[in-house]
Parts: sequence; C-alpha cells; structure tokens
Amino acid sequence: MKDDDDDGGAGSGACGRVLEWEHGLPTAEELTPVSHPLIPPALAAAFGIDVPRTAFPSSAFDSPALARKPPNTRLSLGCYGEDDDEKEEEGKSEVAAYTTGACGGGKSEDAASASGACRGGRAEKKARIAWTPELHNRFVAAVEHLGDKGAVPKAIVRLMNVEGLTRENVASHLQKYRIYLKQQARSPAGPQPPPAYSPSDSRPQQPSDTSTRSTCDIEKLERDKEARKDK
DNA sequence: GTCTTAATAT
DNA sequence: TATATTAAGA
Repeated sequence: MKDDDDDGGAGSGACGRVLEWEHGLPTAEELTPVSHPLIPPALAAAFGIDVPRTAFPSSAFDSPALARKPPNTRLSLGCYGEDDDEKEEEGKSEVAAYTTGACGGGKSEDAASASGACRGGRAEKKARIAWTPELHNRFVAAVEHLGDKGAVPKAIVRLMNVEGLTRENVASHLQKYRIYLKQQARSPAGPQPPPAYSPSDSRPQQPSDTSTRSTCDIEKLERDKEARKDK
C-alpha cells in the first residue's frame, strides 16, 4: 500500500519537529477545506496556505506554534473493529487511523469517523478510540484544569466534550496516564538514567513553566464548560 | 453510584 | 502494544 507519503514528502523535513508532531496538524490539503477560515495568519504562513483574509479573533492565538483547533471543533474519534471479524490483517489500513505517535499524526480527522457514522451498517459494539495527540491534549488540559482532586473520569469527560467518548474510555486512559505520571515523578531526570556522573551540570529539566503554560487550552475548555453549564 | 486499582482480555 | 473490560475495595 502506498500510504500517503505525500504529507511525508512535504513534511519529511518538518517531521523532525516535535511541535508539529505534538499538535498533529493535518496537511495543508486536509486542513484547508476544514478550517480554512480559522487558520491564523502565522500558521497559514508556516504551512504555505493561502488564507483569504478572514476575520480572525485577534490574539486568539498567542504564538503560531501553539495554535490549536478551535474550541468548537469536534474531535472525531477514529473507530474501527466493526464486527466480530477481527482478523489480524497485515494490511495497515487499520493502523492508518492509529498514527498516534507517527509523523503524520494529523490524520485524526478521519472522514466518516464521527462516532455516529461509525457503525457502517450494524454492530454498535465498542469502537476503540484512538488517543491521538489532539485527543490526549484535550484530556491533559482537562485533567490539569480540574486539578489532581477533581480530575475524575466523569468530570474529565464533561470537560473534554468529545462526542462518543465515554467515562470508561477516560477512566482507562486516566489509569494509564497516572502510571505515566508516576514514572516521570520517579525519574525526573529521564527514563534512562545516565552513568554515574554527568559531564556537566545536569539541570536542564524543570521547565518551570510559568509562561509556557498554555492557558489557551484551559480557557477554551473553561469557556466550553461554562457555555454548557449555562444551558 | 462513582472512583481507583489491578488483573485480564481483545 | 494500546485500549477495553471486569472485579474488588474504598
């Protein structure tokens, strides 16, 4: 199968950029029809997208690198595993929707993936959700916003407001996420503890994020939440 | 009833 | 491997 190496062609160089991976930005082709009017100029410039001067909420995006999906965007869940026939196909078609940490991690916006349209004809089973970077970002933002105390599955699901995402989904992910956090807490210096000594001072960690803390996300989530609460 | 954790299944 | 499911305890 000739997977869309296209994006790789354009992004092969950009593939190394963590930022782009983290946000899993789709390719220009995919992005354009979806949120053309929502692309901030800076982001558009970065991707070489022709943006028609649209009224864009200025200061909505502080930095182009932090540009994220609009709050109203419905994250669709990649679902698969339709019926019982869960053949272990060697085809990578399924994995395509799985590009969790891959370079082209921006494929999350799968067509016909809205939880509703998921059941092609039947089988309302349990579509495995793919925790794409976007989804995970949303999850993390919700968790951090709620705090260690209030970050319970129910609240997280509500805050995330992702269609098709269930409490069980979040609980499962939360479980894994907490394990991950503990591991990090255990070895803040890194998973692979270097030899006995460090060549030079080892204090690169601790970003002391005071300004980098993307309050953007939280604000968006808050807004969403309040909007819903108002109902 | 919900949350957390662990074990287990897919 | 990643995610889901289940069960037991709080």
